[in-house]
Amino acid sequence: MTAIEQTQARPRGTRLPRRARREQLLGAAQEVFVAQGYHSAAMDDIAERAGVSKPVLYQHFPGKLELYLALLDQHCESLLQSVRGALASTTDNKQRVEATMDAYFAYVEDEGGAFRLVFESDLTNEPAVRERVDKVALQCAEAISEVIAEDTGLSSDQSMLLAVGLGGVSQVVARYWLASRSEVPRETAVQLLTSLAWRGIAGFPLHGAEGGPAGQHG
Amino acid sequence: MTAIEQTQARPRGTRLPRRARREQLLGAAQEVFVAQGYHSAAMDDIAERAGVSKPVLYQHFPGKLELYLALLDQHCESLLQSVRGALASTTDNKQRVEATMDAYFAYVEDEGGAFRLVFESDLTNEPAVRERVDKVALQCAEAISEVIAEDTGLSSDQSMLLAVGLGGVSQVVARYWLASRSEVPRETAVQLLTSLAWRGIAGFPLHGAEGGPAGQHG
DNA sequence: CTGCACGCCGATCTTGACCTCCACGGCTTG
DNA sequence: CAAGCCGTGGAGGTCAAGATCGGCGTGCAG
Repeated sequence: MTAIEQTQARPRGTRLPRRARREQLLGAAQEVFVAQGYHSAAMDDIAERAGVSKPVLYQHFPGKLELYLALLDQHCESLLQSVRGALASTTDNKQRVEATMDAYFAYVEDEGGAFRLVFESDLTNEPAVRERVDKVALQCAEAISEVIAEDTGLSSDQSMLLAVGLGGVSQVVARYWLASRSEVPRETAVQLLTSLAWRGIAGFPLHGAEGGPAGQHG
Repeated sequence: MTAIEQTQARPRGTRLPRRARREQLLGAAQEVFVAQGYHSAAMDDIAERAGVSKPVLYQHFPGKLELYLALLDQHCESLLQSVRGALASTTDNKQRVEATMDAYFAYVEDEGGAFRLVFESDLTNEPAVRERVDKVALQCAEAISEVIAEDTGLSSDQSMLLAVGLGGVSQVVARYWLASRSEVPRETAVQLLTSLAWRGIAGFPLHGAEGGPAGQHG
């Protein structure tokens, strides 16, 4: 109840430049969508939260869906950038794993809980939403998969499976960690998961058939 | 359009015993909820799919939410049984991993795609739904966590993190595998993931688990 | 054969949420 | 100083979907 007022501070009479108003509306919409989900969120709520009336909302966005999509696109892009940045931050593969894990944790911990729009959307039946959510997951997995394929020589199908798995672990555990308010600090959790994932992924030898003794390289 | 008629075969004039009618309604509701999600699914659709009129639906269930919850409970229980069964099916930990992975794959491959109700519900804002979904994930993770804690001696917090991770991998990859219609057969995918997970998890041995080469204490 | 009970159907009501129309006030120009 | 303009605000229309009431047909007891 304290951080909200940054988007509500104005006493409902202020005139704002168009760009700023739009940003403020996006902020208000994000708060409401995150707190209530798409369906329970009413345009009235968003307008009220922003301290404006409904018509101004419709002067900036054609409808509820487009407003939601604008936010979704924004945070999908953000996640993708984080993951790609983490993968590019080093050439050491173990550090890559750690950086990527940490990117997910940071993303989930990010202000406003916007990750819920991407990971816990309640509008996945809408094709436009489904497409974006699937696409960002796929793109993240592809980015990870490239590294895996390059390093292990697995087929693209197989390395994609592993990449989806690594992305999935990060996402699921980061959410669990956030929700459970676990005693274990973020860095420890990341380290733990990195150990798990790195030992797992480093176990795949360069040329293919699983089951062989661990031939790991760095 | 072919497998549907099993619940729609009757030409909308048949009288059914109460119990059978209820089961049939549950089947129809599952099909519609899976195909369209909770919000897009209309009671009209469910009634039509079942070949009855809306009032009979309300004679069997108090409302849309309760109907949904009945299905959700059913499939949550099913998942939990599968996972527990997999963990209890052997005492060899690697086979446990494999059996658990396979349980998730079998679950998502199950008829009717009912896993979507548990893993992709669009009603998580409803507390009753959220509670059930969270609870089943937690119970699965706890079941896995017990084995991990017993075998590695990690703290319960930490083994829970790993257990959530393993459950998360299984769930996410199984869904991806199903959605992507990957060329790689189910058994291969399970093997691949099992390798990943087992190498990862076997890297945490405290009590000299079988096959664990490096035993580090700390 | 006939009256009764029971479960099912068509048609309807209401609620709630998305999306626009009439009055008001501050800024600009002559 | 005055008049107009443009954006803001409250009140309302529409529609979809959840939830419900008067007929109907069937099977049984007497």
